[in-house]
Amino acid sequence: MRPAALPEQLRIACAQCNLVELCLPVGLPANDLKKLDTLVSVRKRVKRHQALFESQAPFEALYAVRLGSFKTVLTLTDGREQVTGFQMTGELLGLDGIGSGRHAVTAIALEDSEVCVIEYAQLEALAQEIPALMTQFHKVLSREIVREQGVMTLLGSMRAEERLAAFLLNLSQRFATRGFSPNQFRLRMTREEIGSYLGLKLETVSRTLSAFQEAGYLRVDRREIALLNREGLRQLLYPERTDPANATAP
Amino acid sequence: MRPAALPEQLRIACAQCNLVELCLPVGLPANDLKKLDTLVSVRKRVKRHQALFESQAPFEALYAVRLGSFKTVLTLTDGREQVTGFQMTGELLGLDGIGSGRHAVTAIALEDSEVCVIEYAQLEALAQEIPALMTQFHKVLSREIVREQGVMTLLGSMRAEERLAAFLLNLSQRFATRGFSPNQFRLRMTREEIGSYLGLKLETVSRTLSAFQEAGYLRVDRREIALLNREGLRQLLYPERTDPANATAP
DNA sequence: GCCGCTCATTGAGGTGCGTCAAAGACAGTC
DNA sequence: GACTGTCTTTGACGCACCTCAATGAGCGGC
Repeated sequence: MRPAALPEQLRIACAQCNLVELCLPVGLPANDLKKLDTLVSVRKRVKRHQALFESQAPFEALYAVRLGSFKTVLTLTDGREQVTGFQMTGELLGLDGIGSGRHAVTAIALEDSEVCVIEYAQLEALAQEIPALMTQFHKVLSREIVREQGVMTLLGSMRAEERLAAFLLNLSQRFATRGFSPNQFRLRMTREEIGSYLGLKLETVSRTLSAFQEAGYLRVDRREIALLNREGLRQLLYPERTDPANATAP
Repeated sequence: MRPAALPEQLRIACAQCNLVELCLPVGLPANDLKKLDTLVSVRKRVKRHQALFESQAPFEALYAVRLGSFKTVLTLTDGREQVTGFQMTGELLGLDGIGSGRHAVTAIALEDSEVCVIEYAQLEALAQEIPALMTQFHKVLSREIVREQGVMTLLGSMRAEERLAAFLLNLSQRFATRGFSPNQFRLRMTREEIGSYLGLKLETVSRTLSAFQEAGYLRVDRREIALLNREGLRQLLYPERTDPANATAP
């Protein structure tokens, strides 16, 4: 992803990092904000395909994506992999390690990336000191829980078409939040990674994208996506319901 | 579930509730423990099939299951439902509401149940006061994230047999933790609810259970389950791997 | 006691997606 | 510029699970 095309408002709030989730809504006084800036002052670069942290490794820090993007992967004993999420600018990585002191997933950079290192011990200490930060952190954790519930629903009760439509609309919205066009963007991940995330095989992802293009919902050229009919995609997810009052008329 | 057959240790730590997750590992001094007891002093009864809270309702409190069990359900606009979890004694409900101030899921009692009401504002205040409580709460939230990642893996890359085996072994372990037999227990939920949780249809759940019985892994009589060969079930999940060193020999 | 309801089991047949296979397109490397 | 490896597309076929359907078992109500 190109360097911060963030709205002015966000850039001020997150001068040092792109830690949108933690900084933005807190509205801290200058003094506390300075402490927060210190908290996220350490940077780390991660090259494409390199691991930021590995599953089972001791948990010591959270990471805020400053530049670039990541995937988190859970690997089964027999080698099968499940992508549990994609993280882009301003999103947090490492929340899975808090509970057990070890990371549950492996985080891998999808492109050359840069993160802010947030020492967890420091975050805990600061959260103790700044109530608003603690509250905000709880919200971040809870939202991750809700996001995953959404994915569970996707995996458990949606068809391939619906899964992919939901995925594309979600990506679109996240790009928009970051000041990019919601209708034209470049996928950072392969078909296989998308498939793993959505519980599909790469061939099915490819075929479904082709079908969407066929239907005029979008244009797809390798990783480049242009959404032509977002409403159409939304209707796949939230189908027109015939009014039950009419349907049940005698 | 019958009243607390919890180990002595737990019963002391959680005299007022069965709030294992929050109380147990904290090891609080008597003074703080008293405050915690106050926090969870309000009870609420919920009858079978009744909702403890509904999706979209304002979020005000967490709930610790004191007696009985619940399911959490996410409903799509077209009526399809996804069960996102089952909660038994000592587990927390309502974490999904923190992020947005509204509940994301509906919680429904699987049997006549009783919960401790934990006013969230009070919890936040107390967490600010007692660092160990805050730390522990973060762990609880993180573990829920990791649990859901496990379910995502289940839904995304496992076959029906594996999903059900994982589910049964997980239940078994949770019963064991609570002082019940890990090999003999009664399901609190219907085949349909299990299926919804595992992304399967009720017929598939029923058939797979029958197949497990046929294979000698367990006996099943309505809701009653007797595990006869847990190792066998585990092998379904973690298959014997031929040593790659041997397999790749020239 | 009988009745009505919910829940579970089992079978037969259909299908959405996985599997296997082949070929093409691009990016990086020397 | 040719080469090599990674990624993508597309087709043909098969299977795991879904769908539809019928039967039966338990359980509360009157």
